[in-house]
Amino acid sequence: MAHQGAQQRRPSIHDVASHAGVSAATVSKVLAGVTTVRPENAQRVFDAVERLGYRVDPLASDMRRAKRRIIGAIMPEFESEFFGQMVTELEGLAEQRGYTLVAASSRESEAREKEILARMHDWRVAGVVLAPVRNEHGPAAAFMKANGMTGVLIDRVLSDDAFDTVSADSAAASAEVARMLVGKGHSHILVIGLAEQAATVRARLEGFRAQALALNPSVRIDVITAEVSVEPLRASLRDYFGRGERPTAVYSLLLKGTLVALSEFRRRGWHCPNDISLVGFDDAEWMQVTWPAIAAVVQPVRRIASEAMNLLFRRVEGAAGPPTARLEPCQVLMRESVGSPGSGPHSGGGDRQQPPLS
Amino acid sequence: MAHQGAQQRRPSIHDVASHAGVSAATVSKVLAGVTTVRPENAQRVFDAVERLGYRVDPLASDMRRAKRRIIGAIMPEFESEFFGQMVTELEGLAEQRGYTLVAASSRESEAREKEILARMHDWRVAGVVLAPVRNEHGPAAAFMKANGMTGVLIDRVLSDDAFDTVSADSAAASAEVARMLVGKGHSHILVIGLAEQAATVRARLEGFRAQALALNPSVRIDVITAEVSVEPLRASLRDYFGRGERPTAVYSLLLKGTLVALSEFRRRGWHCPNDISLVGFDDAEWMQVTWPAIAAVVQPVRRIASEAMNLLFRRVEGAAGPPTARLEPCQVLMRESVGSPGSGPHSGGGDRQQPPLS
DNA sequence: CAACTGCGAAAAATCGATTTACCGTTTGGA
DNA sequence: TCCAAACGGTAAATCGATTTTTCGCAGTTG
Repeated sequence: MAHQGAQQRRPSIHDVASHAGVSAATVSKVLAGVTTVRPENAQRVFDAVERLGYRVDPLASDMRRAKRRIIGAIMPEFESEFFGQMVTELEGLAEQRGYTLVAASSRESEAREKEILARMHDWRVAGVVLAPVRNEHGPAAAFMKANGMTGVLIDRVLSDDAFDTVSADSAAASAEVARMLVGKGHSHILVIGLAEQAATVRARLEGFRAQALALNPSVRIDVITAEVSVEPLRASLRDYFGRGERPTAVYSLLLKGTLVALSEFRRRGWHCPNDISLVGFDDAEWMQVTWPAIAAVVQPVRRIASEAMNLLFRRVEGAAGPPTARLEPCQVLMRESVGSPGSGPHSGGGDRQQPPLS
Repeated sequence: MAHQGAQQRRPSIHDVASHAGVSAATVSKVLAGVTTVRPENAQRVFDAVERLGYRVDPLASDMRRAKRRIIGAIMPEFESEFFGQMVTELEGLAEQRGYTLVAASSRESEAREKEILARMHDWRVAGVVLAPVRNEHGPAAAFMKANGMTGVLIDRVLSDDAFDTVSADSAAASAEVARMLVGKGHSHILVIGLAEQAATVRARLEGFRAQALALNPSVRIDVITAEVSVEPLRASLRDYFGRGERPTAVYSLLLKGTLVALSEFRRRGWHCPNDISLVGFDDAEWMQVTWPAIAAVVQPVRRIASEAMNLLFRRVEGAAGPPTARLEPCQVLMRESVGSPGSGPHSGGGDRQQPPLS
């Protein structure tokens, strides 16, 4: 803190008015760009603004309007690259339109999600971008509906009867993963996920299963899911492998699952892709620098963010009409963690792929 | 958007007042817990609040006070685990005190940092937690000083003559890394970093160098830094290895450097820890599930956050006195990426460590 | 019986903007 | 010549709270 009290009160619009010798209303008009002000008066206002270093107080300016120039963003967490990028994008887009983004983390709790939403309602935000913890049918969306709030649902949603939704096309991406794995000859595949996020996880699972079975009706697909946290998932996975199950590939429906799978592999001394292949939903920066690089589904963060903001502002500006449900295409990055079953030396040395020196 | 217009105007304090048959001032007092209100009137106010579902408008409530119950947080980015966790922590701590946290990303730009700060000043935030892009001497801190803002500087800072600072004890942690590496017998170590973040990077470098030389005066320490982005760092590193330099260990002073080092290792087909050892500043979730697990310095995020908030609110409440500079201790996690030089099979197979099955 | 003391509550001022209503002057057309 | 519209601007209302001031009514005191 600057302990020498440079705390001079900030100049208000009235200070500018008296310095310029006009009324506050005139100052307001000049700054709003109204043209029915005499040029000399406008100039004096600009001079006074300059001299005093005046800046509009956005909160005071918002007091009168029903919707303030604030957009709320509620994410399940901030720690992952995906939501971090999402917040960064949303912030920039809101800013471009002269709005401030207020982001909050629901910390994967539906109760907290609703509380945050209530607080944002108190703030009279113009709109909310909600990435629900679970899906579009949670208490938060119900609250928004009940209070006539404007909002867009993203990520863990499919479609809704009240709000526009934007999410990655999980089903299509999963189908592509299925094509890759089955195409490489995998016929026993384990899929892992967390079931709470019903909306997307189910889409991913079904998209994968349908495509895999279409390509090879005799493919065996095992599924392990846990309800809330990853630890039960880890336990189930450990138990599954402990029973002697040996799928040739694992498809993780979410980032945390990919981490769990990797740590279980290393616990057992299995190596990708020789002992088992791995593909995960959600990409991360580290996945391309590890040994092996991890194949992943990349979500179109920027497109989801910009599409969500477009839809949101359309509604903020009063657009009516039935809600739309958007699915943005993903990119599947094939990397070294995927191989053909039984092609590499099994559980032994010499497993490294040595890329040529440039 | 709920297209059936459930947009009923929210009840104001006057609605509550008229429903309760008292004045708005009385309602305000009751809700503020003033005791000089007749119990029966207080009860009628509570009833009206309940019936109408009234909640205070925090913005209107803040209008009269000079400092609003808002805390600003400015981070260089949101994409990394470190800053993601930091924002999550800060948000919770602000909330506990009845404040709203407004977070913004400077996107590693000092110009943007200052703009955001100006906007937060417009908002009349009570205080700011600033994680500067570079160090405590940037334009943002100067702006805060010039405008008498209350704030705390964190992370990439050492100490300041105007603001309290809180950061990880980079020097001590680096010294411990030096003890580990030199203790394992490494005598040619490469340190990589980005020089722009002068404050912490220099502390880390000097802490490391001093300790390493104290333990082994003949140790060779090479340093590669780049100015702004990681790509020049990657180029320099590539060039360095290309010249035939073969340190036995690399210490990266920041997370992005760790990624660059890893990707260069894999480009050349080198393997940790047999071909080269690696330690990085900043831990990440994935580092313990890769092969090998990456040794890292863990920053005490929670402690930094809570200490910063404590100091900040002390100043917000008017505490005077000279600024304090806090250093919070780090934890160094030794993992498989660090070995003794020349102990493993060099550049060959069989490099995996197989942990026993439980 | 007038003046004084308290108490509880209402009225009014305040915060910093925007917006509406209104008021003189010009200017224009009929 | 006279009324009306256009112009340029100001005072006041407004937004939703908090805080200060005032007020009315009891009950005491001199």
